[in-house]
Amino acid sequence: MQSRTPVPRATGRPRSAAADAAILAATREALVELGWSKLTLGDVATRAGVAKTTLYRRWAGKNELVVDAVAELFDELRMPDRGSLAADIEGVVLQFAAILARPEARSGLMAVIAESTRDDALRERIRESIVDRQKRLVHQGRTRAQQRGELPADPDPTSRTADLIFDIVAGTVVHRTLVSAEPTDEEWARAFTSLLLLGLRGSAAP
Amino acid sequence: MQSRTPVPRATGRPRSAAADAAILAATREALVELGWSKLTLGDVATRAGVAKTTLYRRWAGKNELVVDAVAELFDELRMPDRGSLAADIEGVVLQFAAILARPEARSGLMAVIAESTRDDALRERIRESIVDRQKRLVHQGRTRAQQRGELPADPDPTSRTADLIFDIVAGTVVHRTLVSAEPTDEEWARAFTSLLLLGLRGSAAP
DNA sequence: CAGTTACGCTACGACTCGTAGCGAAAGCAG
DNA sequence: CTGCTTTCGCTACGAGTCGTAGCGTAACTG
Repeated sequence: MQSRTPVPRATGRPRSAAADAAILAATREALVELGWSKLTLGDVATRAGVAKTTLYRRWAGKNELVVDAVAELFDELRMPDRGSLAADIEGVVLQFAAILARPEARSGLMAVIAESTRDDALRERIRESIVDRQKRLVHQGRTRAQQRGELPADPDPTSRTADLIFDIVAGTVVHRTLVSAEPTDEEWARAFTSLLLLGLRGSAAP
Repeated sequence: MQSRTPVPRATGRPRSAAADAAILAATREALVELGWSKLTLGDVATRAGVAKTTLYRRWAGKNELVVDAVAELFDELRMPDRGSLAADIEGVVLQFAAILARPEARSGLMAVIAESTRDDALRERIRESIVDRQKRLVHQGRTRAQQRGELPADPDPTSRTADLIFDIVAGTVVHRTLVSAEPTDEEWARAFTSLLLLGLRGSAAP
């Protein structure tokens, strides 16, 4: 992230780090109250107690700003060792669902993804700031499960399976939460995890 | 769909059906060229050869218009009998991916989903126009597979499993295509279908 | 024919956009 | 402390979009 600062000069007045935090927080606040389409940069600037021009000096536009504001939300994802692969996956699923339950994540994330379909640079930015950063969880869970003997050693060195798992978990939770709009509770997480695990264990011996 | 026509009166000049088609086509065209955020209703009206006021008389706003424009794209989804459950699923996955490869579907669909997070009426409209209409494919595939003996009879009368399958298939394909932005080709469809089927078959006998 | 509704067109105030110019503030090197 | 540099808040601006209103005309019905 923060590829928005072109070159941190050694001289001159430094950029206020507090302003950065205030702007991103104000962006999330505005996303909650107004949603994506009615969010204006002028409004965000006012909420943050910052001049509109300051905002434009740091971000190219609405898209880039919201990506940074939303990316921070996903950094709280953790995968504590719960003893079994099933429990680990369930834990992450529920955490992910909890983040998606927050309105600033819901409208912000989907909106920037929509915009990224016409903007390759934006998509790359989303990938760096959000997607790839969380893919670590998949590797972490698999490594742990292999050490426990729950999963065979990875037969695929290109990690295509890891990408598939990530798409399934993230995609399914997002769809359940945002499109189907039904509760992503523990019962659902168990059913989903169970189905996924059966698929994973079986895929080792075709 | 077309809940936009409040009451079709018997008298007076009828609404031009050709205008409807022209407007929806123009909306998709504008989505391709401009994307969601830069799409203006004035531009759509010009492309369709229609006055801007006519457009506002039929749709409440950008959201509703794009939902209708995008919903038509998904009506072409079919599930011909390919002989096995695996082949049926693969076929639908590839068809779905083909639709999502079209830029008007990509940017339009995600954008209205993003807006729907702050607009319950819009979410309900998306559900009616797009989601529930395509859920038929899941039931169709399961019924066929049960007749072939590939799957046990549905132990769950509330069709929670069907909902889960739908979320997994639609969510995963969307995530793969729009977020991961990697090819949703036959090889990937095979791997995904294989994993899903192993989970489905196993979930009958835990 | 009269009655009713949809249509195209024009015009409007309100709002947002992104940028430019200004003087003041906050650092750093000498 | 004194210049030097960069950021900051503020104001103002033309351009573009929004959604609506008003008007005369077109299309269809009984």
